[in-house]
Amino acid sequence: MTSMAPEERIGSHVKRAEQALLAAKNAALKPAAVTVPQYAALLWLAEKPGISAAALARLCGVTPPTMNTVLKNLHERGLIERTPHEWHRNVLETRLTDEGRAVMELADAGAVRVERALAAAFTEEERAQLIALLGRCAEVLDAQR
Amino acid sequence: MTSMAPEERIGSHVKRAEQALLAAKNAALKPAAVTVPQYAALLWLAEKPGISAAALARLCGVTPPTMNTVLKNLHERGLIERTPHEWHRNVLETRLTDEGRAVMELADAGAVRVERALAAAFTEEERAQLIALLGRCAEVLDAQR
DNA sequence: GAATGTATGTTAGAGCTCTAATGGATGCAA
DNA sequence: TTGCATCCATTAGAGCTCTAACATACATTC
Repeated sequence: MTSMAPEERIGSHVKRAEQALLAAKNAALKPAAVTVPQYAALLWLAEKPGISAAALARLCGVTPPTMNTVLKNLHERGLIERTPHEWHRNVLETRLTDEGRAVMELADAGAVRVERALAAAFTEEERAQLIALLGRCAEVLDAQR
Repeated sequence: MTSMAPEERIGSHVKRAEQALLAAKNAALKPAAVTVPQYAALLWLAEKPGISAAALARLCGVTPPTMNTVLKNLHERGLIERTPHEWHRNVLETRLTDEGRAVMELADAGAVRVERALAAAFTEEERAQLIALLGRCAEVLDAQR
């Protein structure tokens, strides 16, 4: 006896969309040679220079150790710099380097292209509906936990 | 100049819903001590005993090396067994063990509970709408690539 | 001043994920 | 029979992700 068919599970469809999104963004980010999480971090760093890694992790929706991994790779590539905070000695301020900004802008062009193509597939009403329904998903699922 | 606000990006909302889904399922799967990908593999294995790893990978929407990793962990826990195919000597037939079936059923109970709670947050019409909109997302994004 | 609380950063370990490359086996066609 | 195409399996390497644990620094409170 099958408990619940995959096509009936809303989660299956969410996962599929997310997978397609990740694949499309990854392809679009290829010219900039960054991953999706790296791009997300670079984008927030451009908007909030000097932010702490923990705060950046919250913005990106990942845990601090995860962000640590991402930042480590960005640092090794010279796209960011990390300097100790003036009086909060335990805090590292993270900033884009010039090259980091350039890479971010290249990556952003690709990412926005994907988002625009995605948005173009919906009417304004449908887009609002989709966002509202997805929001309710997240809300219900977070409450479940 | 900001290229596109995060809240305007449909992708942001898809990602958020997927993250919440993953977290909720992970919590629901804790009693069975399996991960979401492991559960997905077990569920398909129950329905298609003796399936090859590559075919299972396709069903689960991952690559063969990824499925290899998942199966390796399941095998080490004794939840599956892999035997050479009768004449296709290069093919390994994968099946649930008795313990694997028991774990799958325990995991399934948790997963279905999450799916039911999720479905309960929507009317039948909304559910159909959400699935249709997500389907269009996947379609457009796959075409992008 | 000392204890508590909160926030940050980091390491360790397990697991998933991909691309790329390699090796083996089968089946079909020239 | 030989060669080609196809499928399966696996390894290597890079990267993301989480939980758990620990260390540090600052702030508040007693």
